[in-house]
Amino acid sequence: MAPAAEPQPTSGKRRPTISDVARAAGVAKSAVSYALNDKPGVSQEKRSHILAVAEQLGWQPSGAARALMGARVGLMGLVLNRPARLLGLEPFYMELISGMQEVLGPLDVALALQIAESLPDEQAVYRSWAAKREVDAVVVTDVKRRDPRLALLRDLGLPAVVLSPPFDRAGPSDFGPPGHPTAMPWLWTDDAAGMRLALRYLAALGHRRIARVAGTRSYAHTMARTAALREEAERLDLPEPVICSTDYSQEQGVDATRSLLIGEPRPTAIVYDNDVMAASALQVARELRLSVPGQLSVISWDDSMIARLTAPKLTSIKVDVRAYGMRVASALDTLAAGALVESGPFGLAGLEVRDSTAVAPEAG
Amino acid sequence: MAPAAEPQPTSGKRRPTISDVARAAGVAKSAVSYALNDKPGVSQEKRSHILAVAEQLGWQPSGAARALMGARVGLMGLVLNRPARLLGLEPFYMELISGMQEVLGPLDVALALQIAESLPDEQAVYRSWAAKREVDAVVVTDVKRRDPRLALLRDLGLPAVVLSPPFDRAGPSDFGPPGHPTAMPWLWTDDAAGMRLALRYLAALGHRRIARVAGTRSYAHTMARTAALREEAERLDLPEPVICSTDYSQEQGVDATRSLLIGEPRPTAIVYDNDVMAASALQVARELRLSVPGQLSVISWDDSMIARLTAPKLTSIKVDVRAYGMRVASALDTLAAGALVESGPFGLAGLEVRDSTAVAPEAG
DNA sequence: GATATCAACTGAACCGGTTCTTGACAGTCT
DNA sequence: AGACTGTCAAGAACCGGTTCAGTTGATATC
Repeated sequence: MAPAAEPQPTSGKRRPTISDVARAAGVAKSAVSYALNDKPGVSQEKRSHILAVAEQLGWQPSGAARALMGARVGLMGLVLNRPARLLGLEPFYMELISGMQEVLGPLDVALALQIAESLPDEQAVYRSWAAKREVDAVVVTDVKRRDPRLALLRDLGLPAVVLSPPFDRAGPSDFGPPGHPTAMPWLWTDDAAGMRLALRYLAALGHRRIARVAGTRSYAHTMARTAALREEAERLDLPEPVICSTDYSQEQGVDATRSLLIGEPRPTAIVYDNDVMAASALQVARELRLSVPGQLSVISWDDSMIARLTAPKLTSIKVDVRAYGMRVASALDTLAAGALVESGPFGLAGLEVRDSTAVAPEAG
Repeated sequence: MAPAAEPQPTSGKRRPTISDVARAAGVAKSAVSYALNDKPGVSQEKRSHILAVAEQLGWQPSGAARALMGARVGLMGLVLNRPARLLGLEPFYMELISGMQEVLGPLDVALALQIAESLPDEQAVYRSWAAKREVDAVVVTDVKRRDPRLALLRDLGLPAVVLSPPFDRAGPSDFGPPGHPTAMPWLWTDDAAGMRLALRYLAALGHRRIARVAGTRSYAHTMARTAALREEAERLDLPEPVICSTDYSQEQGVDATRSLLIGEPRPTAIVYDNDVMAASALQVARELRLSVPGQLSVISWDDSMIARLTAPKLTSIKVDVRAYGMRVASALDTLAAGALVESGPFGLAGLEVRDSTAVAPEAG
C-alpha cells in the first residue's frame, strides 16, 4: 500500500524552502509567509491552498532565518558553575531541569546547558549568548551579594530568572522594587520557612544543642538559611547554633560532621544543607559509635532519593524541585515573549519525617 | 582612569554588524569577512587593521546569520527518554554531560537538552532539530533492537553518536561495517567485560548461586550484560543465573531483590545494573535479617557517589563516565565538522571492591 | 613593450525567511 | 462617469553574514 498524500520523506534531498512552496502553489513568497503565520493579506481560499501545498511538501521553518529577523530562538540558557565533580552528585539540578522541560517541551523550547569553571567563564558565556542571540533567556543560580552576573545580564539586555532569595528582607531591591514585574525576576524556594520548620521540630523533640553543616557561605540562599536559624534559635531560647560551612561535597560534609561530633559540647542534632552531606554524616556517626537517631538526630535538605537510600532513612526538608522548575520555565517563557514577571517566593517547604530524628538523649 | 581602547559596553545600543565594522575600517563587507575568518583575499596590513576595528567596536558574529549559510550551529543535541522521575536519581547522565562539557565548553559549543516522554516524541524532536538545523549532531542512548530512531536519523542526515554496544558481535552492522568510519558511530562502555569481571570475582570468593537485577530488558547494553553473564557462568561451570528485569527504579529494585531473596535456592550474591537499586537492596536485606556481606554479597554498576553513601559501602563495577563523555563529545565535534568517526568500545571496566562483598557463606 | 599572472579588494548575489511598498482590481459613493 | 474605498497579491528590501565574479594595479614573463 503506497502512502497517499503523506509528508514526503526527508531523505537525502534538500528540504523545501518557502520559495519552493511559493512556486508550487503559484504565489509569491510573501503570500506564503502570510499564510503560514496566520497574518492578514491573503484570501481564505489561497491560504488553505498554500497550507496544503506546504504540508504536502513537508515544509518546516528554518530557525536560522527566523532568528535572523529577531524572532525567538527556542532555547533557554542554564549555566552551572559548581565544580563538575559535584554536579553529578546533586539530584537537584536534574530534577530542576526535568521540571523545566515539563513546561518547555510542549512549547518546543530546548535547554542549552553549559558548565562553567569560574565566574568569569560564566560571564563570558552570557556575553557570547547575548551577542549571538543564541538563547531567549537564562537562569541564574547560586547568587552572591553584589553578584556581577546580574549587572552584566542587565547591561546585555538578556532576560533572566534569578533562582535565589533576595538579600534584603524588602525584596530584590537592586533590580526594581518587589511586587513589580521586571525583566529579571527573583524566584526562590522558601529557605527561611524550611529552616524554621526543622528547628521547631527538633526543639519540640527536646533538642537544645543544634548544629548545622551549611553549604557555600556566600550564596544568598545559604545566608537566608543561616539568618532564619539564628533568629529562630533566639526566639526558642536555644543556645547559639554552631555552623560549619562547606562546598556541599561529601568530603567536606564528613570533615565538618567529625569536627562537630568530637567538639564540646557535642550537638544532639545536626541540620545539613543537602542530602549528600547528611548521608555521609551517618558514616561518621557509625565511625564514632554514635547511634542515629538515639544519640544524634540528623535532618537533611532537598529530600531527594538519597534520603531514602540510607540507613536509617533521613528526615528531610522537602522541596518540590520539579514544580519549582515548572514555575521557573513559565517565567522564562513569559520573559522570552517580551513580558515581565513578578518576583516572589515559591511554595512552602515541608518536613518529611523519617528515621533519623528522635527525642533528644537528655530528654529521653 | 578611563578605560582606553577597551571593548565598548554593549549596554542598550544595537550591537555592531559586519557592515558597521566595514564602514569604520573603510573597506568592503567582504574584506571584513575574509579578515575575520582568516581567509586569503586581504593583505596582512588591512587584516590587522580590520581586526583591531572589530575588537574596538566589540563586534561578535551573529549565530543566526552564520547558521543561515549552513555553518555549524554550536549546539549538540541530547534527548533523554527515561521517565522524568528516574532522571534525577541517575548520576550517570549528569556525569556524562559534565564530561562532554569538558570538551565542548572550550570549543564554545553548548548542549541542547530535551526530555521526551516517549519514543515518538523523541523522534519528533529529531525531526524538528533536523528541519530547523538547530543542532550539529545528536547523542542517542538506550538503544533497542531495530531502533527506529537510527533509521530516522540516517534519513534526516543528522550525524549521531550512538551510546550502545552493537547487537551483533560483528559490530553495528546496520550502519556500516565495524572498523570503518561512519557518520553514525557506536561508542560503548564495555558492558560485557564489566560483567565478566564481577562474575569471576564472585566465583573466586566461592559464590555459586549468583543472581542479577537487570535494567530495561530491551536495551542493547542490558542484553550485552545478560549475554556476558550467561556465557561466563557457563564457562565457570556455575548454575544458570536468575535474572530479574526492572526499569532501574528504586521501587522495582526493591521488589526484585525481595523476590530473589525469598526464593529457593536463595542466591548468595546479586549483581545490580545500577547503584540506586543496589543501595535499596541493602534495605531489603536488613528487612529480611540477612547480613551484607556475611550472608549476601552485592555488586552494583556505575560506581557513582551512591556506592560510597551506603552502609556497607558497595563493591561496584566502575565506569569512568566523565572520560566516556569526553570521548563522546570529541566524536560529536568530529561529526559536526563533516568528518567520520570509527565505532568501538570505550576503555576498560574495573571493579571497585568495597564492603558489600565477601566469601560465600558455604565456603566461609 | 605587450601580455600573462597574481594578489588585493569591491560589488553583488545569496542563504530563508519577514515585512514594507506598490499596484491591480472590485465595489461603493457622489 | 469619476473619485474613493478596501482587499488581495506581487515585488523588493531587509536581517547579517559568506562567497562568487569581476576590477584594479603591480609584478613576472617572453
